Amino acid sequence: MTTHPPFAVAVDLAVFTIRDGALAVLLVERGDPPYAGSWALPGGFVEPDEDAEQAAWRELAEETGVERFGGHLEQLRTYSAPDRDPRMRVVSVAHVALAPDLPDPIAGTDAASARWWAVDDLLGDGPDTPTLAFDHRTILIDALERVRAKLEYTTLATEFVAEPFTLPELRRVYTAVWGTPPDLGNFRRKVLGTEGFVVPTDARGEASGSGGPRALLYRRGPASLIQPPMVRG
Amino acid sequence: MTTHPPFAVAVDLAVFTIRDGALAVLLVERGDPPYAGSWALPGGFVEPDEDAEQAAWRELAEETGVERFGGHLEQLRTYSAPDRDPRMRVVSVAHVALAPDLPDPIAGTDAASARWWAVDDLLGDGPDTPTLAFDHRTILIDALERVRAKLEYTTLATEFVAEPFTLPELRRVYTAVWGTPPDLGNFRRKVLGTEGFVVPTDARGEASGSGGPRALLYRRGPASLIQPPMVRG
DNA sequence: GTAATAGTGTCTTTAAGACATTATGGA
DNA sequence: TCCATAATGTCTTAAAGACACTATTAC
Repeated sequence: MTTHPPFAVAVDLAVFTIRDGALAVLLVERGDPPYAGSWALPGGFVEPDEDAEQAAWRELAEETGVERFGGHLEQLRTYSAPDRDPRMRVVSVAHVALAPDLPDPIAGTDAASARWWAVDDLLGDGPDTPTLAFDHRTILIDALERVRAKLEYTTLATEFVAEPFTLPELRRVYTAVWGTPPDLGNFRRKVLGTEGFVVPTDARGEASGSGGPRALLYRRGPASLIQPPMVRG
Repeated sequence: MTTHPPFAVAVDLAVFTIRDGALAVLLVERGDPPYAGSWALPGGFVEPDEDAEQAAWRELAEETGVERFGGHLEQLRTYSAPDRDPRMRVVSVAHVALAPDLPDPIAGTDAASARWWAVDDLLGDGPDTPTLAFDHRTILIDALERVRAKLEYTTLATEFVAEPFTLPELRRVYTAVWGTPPDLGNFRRKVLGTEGFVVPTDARGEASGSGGPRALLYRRGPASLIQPPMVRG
């Protein structure tokens, strides 16, 4: 006879943005055991009347304090090691979200505090590198690889910038996520040559701090795939 | 206060193989309600001491009757709509498996019977098209798209053939999965030009039924990615 | 002016598309 | 010998890589 032992089902979120030219992820500091004082990905339990994606959207609004979150959210994968939570059997459906630079987050009810962390400061192995709670380091690594891969063959990079945006801004997204700047001319050729990636406006942005021409402003186009893909340097 | 209502956690499997030159998937006929008499993806509940992947491997062995399953298995995504199972709240972590042509399956304990179905016979909309149980049609469509996409940028096609294999056999895998044959010469150039995709042996296979030269035999190489990808016709 | 950044142009190289051609073996 | 199929070769086209160059604005 088949058994179906009870599990708790949670969602965890890797919310990425670009801060100061670097890829950053939202973490919350845990107030209660286990891992009290450690940093963790925001998340929470799935309620009886919602699916995992709805739970992820709800947690995203709660943790970031943003009512109408404009960005992108997708399921990453499910983490189900029997001992991943020492309290009980918890299966977590992890999600990835992308957002343009958001205001500093308001701590949610569960979290002692919440802040953006530069991804590079989390994945090093120095003494200052914080240890993430549960299996969240693994989730973060998987989420990062998902975002890096998706910038190659989708137009998701535009979810990291607020409209309207300039091509240099968009290029800085790729630079931050991939760790190396795509060639300027080839990047422009690819973005402008991919129909529906961006649509031009006739306005120009502010000149950057140290002078130079004012870049043309664009909005997101209807295309979601880049074909053939943009390749990582 | 946070609640964590109990869920059942299951795995479902989309097991693909190539039968008679067509992509086929393993289905089981349900013996008990709900959906008694309908066809469903094989699957079962995750046990307290295993993670979802282990549960998937276990179910795969049980349902196919194959002890040492040689193929590939990976997580697809998690399906969690509150009403996806009318009996209770079940969250399913779906997996995709690829196998070389297997013997006809032995029915597992839960299934009245099990057989391979040509995918084309399941996804049409004719009167003979069976209705799949639960949300398994959605899972199957997602799984199929995963397999189609992965043949582009990974060497997974070799998981559909038994070693040693010929390049025409491998090409028939692409033909079956993509629905259209890749150009013969270009396909050979790509496979042989991708280091580590296949490694040659000095043996040749049987001549095909209607005569012709005997094709060289190959084994799987160490490479797992094809870069740049092979593109779908 | 100079420095910094936005934007354009071009030559080279890589790899795919679209074939034609040759080779092998059974009926 | 004829047919089917394995294998190779080649010309064309698409797109990326690697630059050099021009244009605009703050200081």
